Amino acid sequence: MAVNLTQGAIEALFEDSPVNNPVLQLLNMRQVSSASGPPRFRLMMSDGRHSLSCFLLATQLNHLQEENLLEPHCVCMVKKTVTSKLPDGRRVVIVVDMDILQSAEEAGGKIGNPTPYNTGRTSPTQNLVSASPPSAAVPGTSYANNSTAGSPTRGRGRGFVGKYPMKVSPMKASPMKASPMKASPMKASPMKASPMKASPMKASPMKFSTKAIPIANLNPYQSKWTVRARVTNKSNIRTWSNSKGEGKLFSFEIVDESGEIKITAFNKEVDKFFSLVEQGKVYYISKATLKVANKQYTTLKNDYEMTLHANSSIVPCNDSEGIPTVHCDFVPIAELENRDKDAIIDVIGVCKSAEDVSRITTKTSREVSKRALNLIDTTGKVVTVTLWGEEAEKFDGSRQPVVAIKGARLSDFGGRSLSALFSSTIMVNPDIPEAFRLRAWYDQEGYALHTQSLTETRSVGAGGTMSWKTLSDVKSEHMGQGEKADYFSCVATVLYARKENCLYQACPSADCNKKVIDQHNGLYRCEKCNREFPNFKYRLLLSANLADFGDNQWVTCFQETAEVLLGHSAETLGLLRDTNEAAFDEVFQRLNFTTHVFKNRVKLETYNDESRVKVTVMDVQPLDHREYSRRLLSNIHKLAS
DNA sequence: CCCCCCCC
Repeated sequence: MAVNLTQGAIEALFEDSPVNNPVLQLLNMRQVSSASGPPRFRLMMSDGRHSLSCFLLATQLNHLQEENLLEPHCVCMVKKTVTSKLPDGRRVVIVVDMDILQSAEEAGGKIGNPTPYNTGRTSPTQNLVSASPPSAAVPGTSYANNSTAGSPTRGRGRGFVGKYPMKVSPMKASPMKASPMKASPMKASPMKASPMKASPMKASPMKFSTKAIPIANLNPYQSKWTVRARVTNKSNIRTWSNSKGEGKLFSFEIVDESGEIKITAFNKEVDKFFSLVEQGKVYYISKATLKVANKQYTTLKNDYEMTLHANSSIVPCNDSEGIPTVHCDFVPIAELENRDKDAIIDVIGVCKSAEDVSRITTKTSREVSKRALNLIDTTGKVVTVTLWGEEAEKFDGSRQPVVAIKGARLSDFGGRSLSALFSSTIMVNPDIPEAFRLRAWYDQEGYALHTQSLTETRSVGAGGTMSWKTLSDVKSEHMGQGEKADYFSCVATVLYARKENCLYQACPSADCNKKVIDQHNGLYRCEKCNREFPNFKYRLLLSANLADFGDNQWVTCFQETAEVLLGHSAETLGLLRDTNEAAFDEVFQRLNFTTHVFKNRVKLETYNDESRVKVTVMDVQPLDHREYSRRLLSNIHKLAS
């Protein structure tokens, strides 16, 4: 059978111009290195006039490769693509839905005489193929979720597919449609991979010519209705056992243009509908019980929720026209500082590091797995996000994947941190432009950044919140006068730092910083180690006077923070003081009138019946003026409201 | 009819 390639489609796809189901010929395919997960394939496609190699096969189409359908010269209808532009200008066209119209054998060789499409860059064939670093362009892949054929009981269906169904759903290649497949009865159909196969195909959408009503119009007093909606969040199957009985259930959420609602299936309905209902897909749903939603357990904007019963009907719908996809409103990590505690937010970042999974016991004596990830984004800020249960167990952070989380809860632990909820969707290396951008940014520059975490879990702010204070707040709020120390952050200017006695001779043992006694015989004695040494190390103990617009405060900086402020190591400073006093003085002069962000510990200390509040600097960071402005603005807004 | 969102 002769096919015509869609001439001009290469240009259209590359330029992201509209083109309807173009027919292209595959010229070449190669596997590209991917950070983790399943392999990724790059395709060189031709429209007969031009060829271009910056096509990337979405992982849900990897089955085409596995079934050996992607032989060079096969002819494909490209039904859905997502174009992503990288910061350096390179483009990737991700093929998310595609049918094979002719096998390589049927096509019988290269069609036309295509020339490499000039992408306006030096070497089109180099686009993405060999550009260094190749990994920058490929965020790796989403890992399997229970929407895919994999293992329906693992995970909670939190895969990317469900959340960006319009962009990636292979379901658009619905077997219900008059498929080009029919023209060419290929033996190994890509449809094989489609879970639709098992669904009630006979239930034609025509049957539902009665119009679907908006979700927002649903109420318990009306029983004849059908909604047409997209599944956005499907849970695992869960069992329960309590005084009222036991059973199993799963739940999911659906969305249409008018709103959203939660649907729960119990027992028999679990068996009936669990595998049919897939995240991201659109269904006709009718005959379910509506009841008033318990707002305590849901953040969905609907007063009602649904329970499926024996007569409930769920039928796949291959027309998703007008049904919104769920989108993420990613909040830049630096911006989390200005968001309220308990806010539900979407976040995306590179998983710079991750804890090992661990088991903890909750207050109610339940055991649960947890794993904390540190995510960084282009704001250069890091935030810790905790995953729970199975999400924690299966997470693999070893290749620093891009992680996107929809619906995480902001907590004020350690300053600011995030926690995944049961309703959160965790996406690893999703095929979305944000992820590609982040991957490229991180691999090129982000990895080397001196970062600052919004979540301080170490000495600073441990157990408490790190709130912003002015120096006069510290006094007026009697901070540090309770049982435990208080912690605060402030922006302040160094008015003066005492150079006298800022250095002391300390025990040279690695873990001992005790001041040594000069024996004046070339030996230095450490009382703590009960040893004499021929040497010592210099340590810093710096007193500084900090000021802001309203007050000033003497503070103490130990080694690390003093080194940051003075810009030299204790060792260098010791050497300088002993050899070049003018240079030593200048270090202190330079420090004066510099402004920083300080994190401090404040505690009432008593010596000889005399009590005074002692402020110790735990951390010094450069002042980020933009961030400072944001914070000031946010405070002004708070005062104004 | 579930309803767990936890720990430092």
